[in-house]
Amino acid sequence: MPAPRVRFAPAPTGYLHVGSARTALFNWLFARSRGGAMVLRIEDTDASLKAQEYVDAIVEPLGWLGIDWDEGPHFQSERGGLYAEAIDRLVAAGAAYFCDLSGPEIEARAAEADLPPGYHGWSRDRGVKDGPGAVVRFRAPDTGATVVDDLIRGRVSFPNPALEDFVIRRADGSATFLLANAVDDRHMGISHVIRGEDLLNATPKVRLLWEALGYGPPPAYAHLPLLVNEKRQKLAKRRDDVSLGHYREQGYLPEAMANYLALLGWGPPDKTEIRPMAEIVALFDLGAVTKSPAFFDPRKLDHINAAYMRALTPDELVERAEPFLRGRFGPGGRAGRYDPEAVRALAPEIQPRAAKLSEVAGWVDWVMAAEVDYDPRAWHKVMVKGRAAAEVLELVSERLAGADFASAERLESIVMGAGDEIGARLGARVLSQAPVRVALSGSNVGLPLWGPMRLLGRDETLARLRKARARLAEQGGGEDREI
RNA sequence: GCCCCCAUCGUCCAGCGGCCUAGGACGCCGGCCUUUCACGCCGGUAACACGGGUUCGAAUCCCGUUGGGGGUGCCA
Repeated sequence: MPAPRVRFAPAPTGYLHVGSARTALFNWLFARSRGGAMVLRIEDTDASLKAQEYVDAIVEPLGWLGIDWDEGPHFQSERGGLYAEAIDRLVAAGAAYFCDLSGPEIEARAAEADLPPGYHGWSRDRGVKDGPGAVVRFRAPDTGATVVDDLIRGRVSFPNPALEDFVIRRADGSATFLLANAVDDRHMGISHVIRGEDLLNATPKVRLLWEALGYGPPPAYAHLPLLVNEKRQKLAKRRDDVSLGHYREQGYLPEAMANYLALLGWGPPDKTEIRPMAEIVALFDLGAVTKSPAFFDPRKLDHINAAYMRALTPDELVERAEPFLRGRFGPGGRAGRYDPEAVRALAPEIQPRAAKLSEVAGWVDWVMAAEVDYDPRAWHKVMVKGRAAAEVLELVSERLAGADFASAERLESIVMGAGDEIGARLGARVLSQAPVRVALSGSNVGLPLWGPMRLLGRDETLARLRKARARLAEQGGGEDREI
């Protein structure tokens, strides 16, 4: 079996659709797993698709995902000559003909003939000459069927009479997708066409063109199941979050996204879902791809992303999260200073808690902030309603004054010890960690305190403790505290 | 309307005639761990759409029904 040649052929739409990304990935997986080549082709036959400005919107996200290609991008907008030549041949052979009927005229004729809406071969024998406004239509067979042996779906048969005489050249002289597809796949030596199921119905038309052009054995086809939303409809720009770039902005890791995408419509035989792409390449099998549509489930994506987040080294976390952290401080942001060292030092504590890069800031920003931003609910729950908060803050402040801040263990034992001590005196359990946490971070949930305290240092820690104590005293807390 | 595709837990995958009292993962629920929140660990919940065949035997094969989806453009 010769090495396959596949192609990813998106239309430039200004962004990369997750469904397209999945298609690109499966093409890539197939090519890479079989030592084949992948070509990138931009399907911009429609003049309204301004390829040039939109190419980056496809190329860049593909690179982000880790998908590379061996050839291209080729642009259909630059291959008009090839298409024109093919169209001429078809017309000369009588396989295609000119038509000058407008949309309304076509519908009027359909209504008049009491036929379903659409074109019904009216210009076949009208002897229309080429000229301004004339399109070229392919003369579809009136009998028989076109059979496609799909690698995923098996044999699919399309009755030819159901096919209209579709347009292969527009009035402006440009070729349509169907024609360009056949010509390009042939000229680019494509062996396997792997694309979305929404194109399954287009396949017989391309195949008919292929035969009419005398192209010989056609490529193999594999139609991937569609990606759908929770309502089981094809993912669409209007109603769904379909831009790959948007997921990137939300802080998903490209390797997690690629891993998840690979799981939509396919699963590794050994059931290990989260794994390096190299292993997925080795295990990938086009014939094992599922037939039914797959729901793009953001929750599972989150799970996978979280797993990849946890697997990052501290340096990697710092590097990846940087774009999400820088700019959070200073002008327009919180008072404070972005400190990559703090992120690096706390990485092991941040990683199991941040499911996405965008969540990293929420766990560490207080360490870098100049001012504590108290969460009112946390303050009330811990400082006002909590047991012995004031006493804890006082004793902890006292003990910390002479403590060794280089040792996180020491800081922990001081805070915990203070709680135990007060608890013993009161004859009730005192959770000293909570008030200290609120005093330092403003929140009652967060990273283990000891590492951050070390980073804050004695002065800053004591200053925050002091501020919280003053605030507590100021509020005259006491009456509704449950001692 | 016509053409095409699909049909296993809520979701994603396993299953390709007997190993299935249907397996894994996400989610959800419960527990353990834990002086926060997570992570981790343990356990639980939950499905072969329906009806006919074929067969000693069907989630697996065939037919039909129903349901869902896609296409039906001078978009791709």
